[in-house]
Amino acid sequence: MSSTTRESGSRNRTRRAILDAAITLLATRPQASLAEVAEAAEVGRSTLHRYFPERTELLSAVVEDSLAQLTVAVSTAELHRGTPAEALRRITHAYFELSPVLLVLFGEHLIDTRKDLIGDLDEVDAPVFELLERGQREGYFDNGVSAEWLNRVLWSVVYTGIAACAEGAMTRHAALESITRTVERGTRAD
Amino acid sequence: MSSTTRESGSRNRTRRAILDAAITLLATRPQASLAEVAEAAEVGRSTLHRYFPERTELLSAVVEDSLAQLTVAVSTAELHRGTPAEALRRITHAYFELSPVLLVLFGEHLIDTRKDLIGDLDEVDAPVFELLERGQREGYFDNGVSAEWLNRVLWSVVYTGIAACAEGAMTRHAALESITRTVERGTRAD
DNA sequence: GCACTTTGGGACATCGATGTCCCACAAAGA
DNA sequence: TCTTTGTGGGACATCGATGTCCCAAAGTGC
Repeated sequence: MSSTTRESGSRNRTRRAILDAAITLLATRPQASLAEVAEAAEVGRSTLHRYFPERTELLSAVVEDSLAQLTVAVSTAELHRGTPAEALRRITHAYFELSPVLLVLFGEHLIDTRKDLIGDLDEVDAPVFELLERGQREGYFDNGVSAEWLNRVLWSVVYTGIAACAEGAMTRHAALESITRTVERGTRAD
Repeated sequence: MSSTTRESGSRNRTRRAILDAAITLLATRPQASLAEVAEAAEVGRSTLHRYFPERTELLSAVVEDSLAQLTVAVSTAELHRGTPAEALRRITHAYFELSPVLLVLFGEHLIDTRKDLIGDLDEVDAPVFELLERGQREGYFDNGVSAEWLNRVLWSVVYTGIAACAEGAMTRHAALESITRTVERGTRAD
């Protein structure tokens, strides 16, 4: 956040290129070597090491960047606006649009590589959690399960659709349709 | 299957011990070294190599064993009996009881290590697929999405509950309750 | 007790990934 | 143009995991 403008444009671009390549590549091949990441980012292996001296640092940066993207998505969805059902639809869509991020974070439990950041994930989706609780109070969402469970199911169903797309089993359009429908039906009150 | 009785009792026991330890250990630490697996199985590393000369062979055996356990569970659930809703509840429960197997198969995409066995997974849950289709035809399950999608959602929700237990966020009892309720509501027709 | 099987552990070679260092070259800015 | 900054690639050391081999010891069945 703070250092976004402290480095030269060149360094920022290279760093972003590495991060983007890492997210995309690790989403499908989590055990990819640093050499592969460098190649995907069209950067020398030396350069990669220059930006991220150790593998763990790259992984951490990927996680932090992913969480940042999620934070933006959640805040952009303005979950306080409209009915809970509408807001839920918005955040579902927003999550879906972040496919690579979800794949890299949960597909291979990359988040687990930085135990200290798991708490941050809770912060990231805190507004979603509040939305779910609000919806339960107002009678929109199922009160027979906890809001935390609804939140888990949301992540889970969105991820399932994204994964189905990734393996070519569904079109993105069909996936989004199914996700939306299932989330809606699975979470709503009677 | 065929060789179950072809080896000495001792060899069978050792093999099972290794397989069980591998499933349990890999469920939580998929990148565990063979030395760790051997230790968990209370077996020398040499012995491990004697049964599974290469890591890939151990992984394959784990996948095959997991699929076999799933096959038994599916057939035991007798999905043709009773209403689709009842049958769905039975298989949901059966999947849940196979927590370690689900964790090792899907938690770390171990199934992906043997592309040729992904097809086998389809065979394993073919009866479940048929159940979902039957339920759709008979008006029990949502017709607005494909049976394949319902199947994916089933796996996904069950896995979510299992994972929540594994990280200590829920008791097994609470997880099963939530899973059952969410699967029921997410898949049923209006 | 004896022969056969199974096991544990050490020694060793190998391999791929990682991380460090260095130097020449290209790009960008003053 | 000259200087600073950023880059690419090679050479190298290291490390952990893997896989092989061997032998002594423990276990098992007769």
